[in-house]
Amino acid sequence: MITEQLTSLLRDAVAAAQAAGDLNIDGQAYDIALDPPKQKQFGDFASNLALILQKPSGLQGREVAARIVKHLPIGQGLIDRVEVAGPGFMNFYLKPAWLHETLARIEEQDAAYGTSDSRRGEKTLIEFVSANPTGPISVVNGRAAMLGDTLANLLKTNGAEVSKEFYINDALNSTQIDKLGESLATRYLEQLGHNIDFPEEDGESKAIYSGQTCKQCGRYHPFPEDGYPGQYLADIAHQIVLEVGTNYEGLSDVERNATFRELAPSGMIAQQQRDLEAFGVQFDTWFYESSLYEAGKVHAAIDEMKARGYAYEKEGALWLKTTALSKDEKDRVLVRSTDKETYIAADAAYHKDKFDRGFNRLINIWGADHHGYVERLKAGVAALGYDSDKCEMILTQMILLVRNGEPVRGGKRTGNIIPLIELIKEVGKDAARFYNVLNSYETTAVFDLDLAKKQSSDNPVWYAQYAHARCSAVLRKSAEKGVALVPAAQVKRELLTHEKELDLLRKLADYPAEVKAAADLIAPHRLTGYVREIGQAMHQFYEECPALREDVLPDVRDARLSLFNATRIVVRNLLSILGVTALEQM
RNA sequence: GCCUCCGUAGCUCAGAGGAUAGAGCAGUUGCCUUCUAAGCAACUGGCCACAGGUUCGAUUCCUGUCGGGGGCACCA
Repeated sequence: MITEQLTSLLRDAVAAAQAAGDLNIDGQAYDIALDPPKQKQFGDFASNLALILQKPSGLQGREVAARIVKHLPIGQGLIDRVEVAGPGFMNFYLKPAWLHETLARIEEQDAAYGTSDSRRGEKTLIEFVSANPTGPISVVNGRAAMLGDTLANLLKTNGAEVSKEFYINDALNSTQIDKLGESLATRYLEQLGHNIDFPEEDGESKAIYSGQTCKQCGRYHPFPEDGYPGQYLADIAHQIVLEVGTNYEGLSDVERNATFRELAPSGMIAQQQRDLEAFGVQFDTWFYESSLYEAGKVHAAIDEMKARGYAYEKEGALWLKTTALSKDEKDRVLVRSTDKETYIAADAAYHKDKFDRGFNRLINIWGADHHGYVERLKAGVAALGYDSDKCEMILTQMILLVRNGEPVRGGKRTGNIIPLIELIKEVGKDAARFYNVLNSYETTAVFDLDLAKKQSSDNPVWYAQYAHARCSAVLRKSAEKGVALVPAAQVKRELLTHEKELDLLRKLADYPAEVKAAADLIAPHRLTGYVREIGQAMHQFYEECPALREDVLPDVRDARLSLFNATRIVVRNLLSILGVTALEQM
């Protein structure tokens, strides 16, 4: 990459300056930063190296810069000129040839343009969403789903081996599953035409029943108090009716509830799976918590913690010394006085299992409400002898849902959640995905449902897709006119001298660095901003540099078409990381 | 009380310790007989919450204050 070449030239220049006695930095170690400056008047790349070396050299920044510049190979090869500016920035102006080379490289590498092997050897497991099997995937889960999926793509693009995993809490506290089963059983009866008595809330979270019996069978079917009243269970019940008809209608309430307690979680999981696929997210593994218990791994983990001296008995329970192993503020219960293990035991065993499967980097994406749990899990991992630094927790901040300017209150138990699938149906997969990665996960975002549903140009995903479609349109038009696309390697690239052409080329040249930065900083949202910048540069180029007009010389035309093609490739590659469709036409 | 994230334009948000703090939306105004106007151009809009500190340099890092979100279980 270009920055690597410049970095090495700079390093050589510093060494040469020292050897020549121009610069004495006293053996000080230094990093070389090279960035495209915000203002293009400051050149193609700028370095603050001289400012950093002020202190060790005892010289003013501008003086340091001048002495380094003296030893740079200016005029030969890459560098056209270097200007010392401000307090001592070195601004590099490169020969246009390097930009023109980029054009050929993009076309040659095609789908591989922007990939790197900087993360080769990493085996990463990203666990995300992991919603309890008691409700549908919600809009709030969507943010984690998008972050995890895009991050996986980014890491893969940089050469890592990545696996995506969904952890199913199917060994939940049994009353939750009981309620789920009862709720589903009642919905089943409702599907068969029975009258259900749904309680009303009186504002003090007290359920009030009307007591009406069923007109069909004369029995009384109350919807369970603290059940799951969401419409999604009715959908699953409908599905069950299609499969088994009235087979469960005649059972006693107790038998029926037991039957549906078995059916409910798998029905829920299947629905979650469908919704996530509609969102374009496919997991490599759906990992069942229960499988850990079945394989005896939870008990084995607890024994191991005991053997290592990190677990102790107190007040009839078994405690983990989380305070000794992490920054946790108090020790946590591992096994309750009732002999039932807590989730910490299961999760520690789960993460041991991840390591044992050969992964050397674990990333967990959780909602910010889990933040108090970070240190506990790290303690659990450490108590089993693993490096807890290899286990990273990413906490996505909440999304505040707003509808008609009013915050939408949610919660699985109320059934008032907004299912992700609803959003997908209304705005489409692409907009739903793009919206969810529009800003940093560290920010509590306001998600305006009305705006997201609006299919208009306010929607930023359209701008990105339009950029691709416009490039495609020009290329399509040229093909219709019988103009063949000349390979970029053969085109007269040096004819691309217009300011807008060079601006666009600079943007395209930044792409590999942007992809790497987005991966390194776990910041996929950078790509949504960056694709807008490419789009902007492309539209400006389009406005000012016609390719297919009669008065354009064939060589210029071919070079411009080549630039459209390169832009198309970069935008397509970027959208593919985001999992957003690159449209041929709007 | 403790932990954590946030506070940047009217609104939603970017800003990897650098030079004159940026986008989109909203508002005002131009540009389609011309490769897609889902576009482009111009204008308007800021004590980067506040106070200290570190630094050649702080919107960015540290401390504190104020304001907002989210957590602080033998629930997950």
